[in-house]
Amino acid sequence: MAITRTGPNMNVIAAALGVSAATVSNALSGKGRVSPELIERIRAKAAEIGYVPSLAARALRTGRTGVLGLVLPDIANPLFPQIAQAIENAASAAGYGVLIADSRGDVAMQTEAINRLIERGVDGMVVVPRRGTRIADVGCPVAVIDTPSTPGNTVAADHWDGGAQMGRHLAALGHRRVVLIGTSSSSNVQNDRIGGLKAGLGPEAECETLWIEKVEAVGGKGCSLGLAENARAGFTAFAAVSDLSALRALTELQRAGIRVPEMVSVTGFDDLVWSPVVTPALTTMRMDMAMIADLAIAALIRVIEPEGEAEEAAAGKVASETDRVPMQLVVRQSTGAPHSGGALNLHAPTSNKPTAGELKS
Amino acid sequence: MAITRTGPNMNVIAAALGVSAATVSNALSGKGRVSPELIERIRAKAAEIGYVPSLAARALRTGRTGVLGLVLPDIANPLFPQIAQAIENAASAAGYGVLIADSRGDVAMQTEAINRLIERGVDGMVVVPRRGTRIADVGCPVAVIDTPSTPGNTVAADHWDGGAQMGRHLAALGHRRVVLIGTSSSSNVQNDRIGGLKAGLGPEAECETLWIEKVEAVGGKGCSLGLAENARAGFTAFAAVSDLSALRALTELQRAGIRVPEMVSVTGFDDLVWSPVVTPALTTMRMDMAMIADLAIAALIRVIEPEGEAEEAAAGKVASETDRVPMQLVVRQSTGAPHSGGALNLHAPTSNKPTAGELKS
DNA sequence: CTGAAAGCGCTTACAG
DNA sequence: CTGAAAGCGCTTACAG
Repeated sequence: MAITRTGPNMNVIAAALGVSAATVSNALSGKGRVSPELIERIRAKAAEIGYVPSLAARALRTGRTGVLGLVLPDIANPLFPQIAQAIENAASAAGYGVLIADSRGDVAMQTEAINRLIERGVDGMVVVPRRGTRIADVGCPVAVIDTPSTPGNTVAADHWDGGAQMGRHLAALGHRRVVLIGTSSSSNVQNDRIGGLKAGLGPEAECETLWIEKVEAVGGKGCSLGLAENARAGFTAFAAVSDLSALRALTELQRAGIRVPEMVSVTGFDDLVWSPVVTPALTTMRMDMAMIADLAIAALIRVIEPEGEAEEAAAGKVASETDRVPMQLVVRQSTGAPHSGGALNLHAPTSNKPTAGELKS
Repeated sequence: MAITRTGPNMNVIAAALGVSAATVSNALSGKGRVSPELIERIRAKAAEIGYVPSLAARALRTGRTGVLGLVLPDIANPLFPQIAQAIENAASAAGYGVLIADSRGDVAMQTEAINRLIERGVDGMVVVPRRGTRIADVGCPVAVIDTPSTPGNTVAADHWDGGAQMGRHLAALGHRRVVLIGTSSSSNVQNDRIGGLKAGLGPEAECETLWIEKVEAVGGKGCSLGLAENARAGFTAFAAVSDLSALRALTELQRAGIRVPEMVSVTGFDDLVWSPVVTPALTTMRMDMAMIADLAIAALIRVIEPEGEAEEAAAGKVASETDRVPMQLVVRQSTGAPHSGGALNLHAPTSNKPTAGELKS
């Protein structure tokens, strides 16, 4: 039985022009030594008949599929869109497709997902590992995006420095007593951000770290974080280590009648889609996902595509040292000087507009 | 030059056992007529040497890649994680991989993305079309997820009915004057939701529809929506057609000192991750993404995998009639009876806890 | 500059 | 129940 292909193959071009398939291949790939006029004629014919190369055949022949895998700890993570978009972009710019795999937050499924990708013959993969996971040797190039403090990492935002920038921003506004809010104390990323925050706030600042998972272990999921009490006790800023937590803090405070930023400041991390949309808009730290993705893909390609050097040596290892991509402070309305506007000043948050100079780094 | 494969191929199994490659293939695929004992020995040997079939070779031979494409209007869309996760799940349960493609909100890029997927030889694709786009015949099976009122749609949540459910919920609480909030008046999905909302609220309700894009065209991006004025004018509920808009409404109202739900109610759509996390938690409508994904994938597979019937007739068309998947009302703290708690009742929102009976379908 | 030939790893009629 | 053979569409040394 003849397998029906959707389009014509190389042979019809070759036949139509009275040349060999090898020449067509060489002409189309550009690397062959074919006369310019012939290349032109072949190109034209290919375009004319709507030739589309068979990636499957090429893959079988070359051993490379032109597909990269993206494995994520949990697709439901709100940060996922940014990552996926950046990776998809960088990959397709480099001529690669992206196959997604979801770990659903489970370590066993992460391994399974990685295996599925390997069976599908990906040329390499970028993995955002689940907390605490070490990616074993999988026999194909892997780029890990986590945090520079994770061993085996390839590229990541400099979370610690991001925390430090935010800490300095708050310190400069005059905040000395701040509540640091994270969700999980076992997260490297979150710990790095909190470490940076403390450093940026300086030794004279009084910091209290609140892990939501611990509060909820006692109070139940979705319970009050007791932030209003903190505010009344004199804390003037709430620095969350993710926008999600910042949003929770912001709405909890607002609901308790505490005005942001007039009475207390709130900051987040990651600049999720809705961060500029809430009132007051959230001051946050943004990762340069495009750059992170570019570096990850570049690292992968460096080992996938042989350049004449000894690429075998690096197989499975994609970079020896982690690239740290700086984060960018985005100052919006949710931060101001402590008690700047007063509790009753309802309609004049004008003093908190970000100035051009504040949007730095 | 010999192409180095990572693992052993069929021939090494065949050689080790003194049988032919054809028999190995038949044994492993299960469809062949091979003796049970031989099948067992072949299976065992395959496992022993860690045989992994070459999908590229299989694809070349059968003309099917076992990969589906997922094309989205914009990966940055906050709903994307839900969709991607559901599709990835349904697809991998059916033995398919998922290749992602991002349109970045652009019609031209949507076409380009679709073409890239076709070049990669996907067996079919599910597309969430950009507003107003009709997916042309692409020569491969396509399942469209949009809204039942979109021509050519395959499967979708019943957005209109979702709106109606929400409208009835608000009407039952006693709301008669409600502001309907959407972002874009050219969105089929949003218009369906708004239509349902109006129907559910009933003819005696006074509705005012506010399109954010129009307000921003005048006031600038991120400007005030003037919701506090609406509240003071006597509107008691704000029904947004997405959680993102609901969040904007909620925080704008809170910031203006208007208490939710004591003074006004706010509702959203889609049940995004942060919806249960804000204070007060958002009442919203949830789509059954798992079911939508299952139906989309099933429709695709029905035409991809021939079952002996005339499948040619359906090529390119995946379903004749749209499957409507019901939405589910999720009642949380952001809705209550109009002015139930009074403006000054700060710490007793207990009357607004959802009861079991309210969480209906 | 161009072509003939081999082969990537699989599956599928077909013959035995 | 099992095997020999052909072929999916491409690329790559190699020879001319």
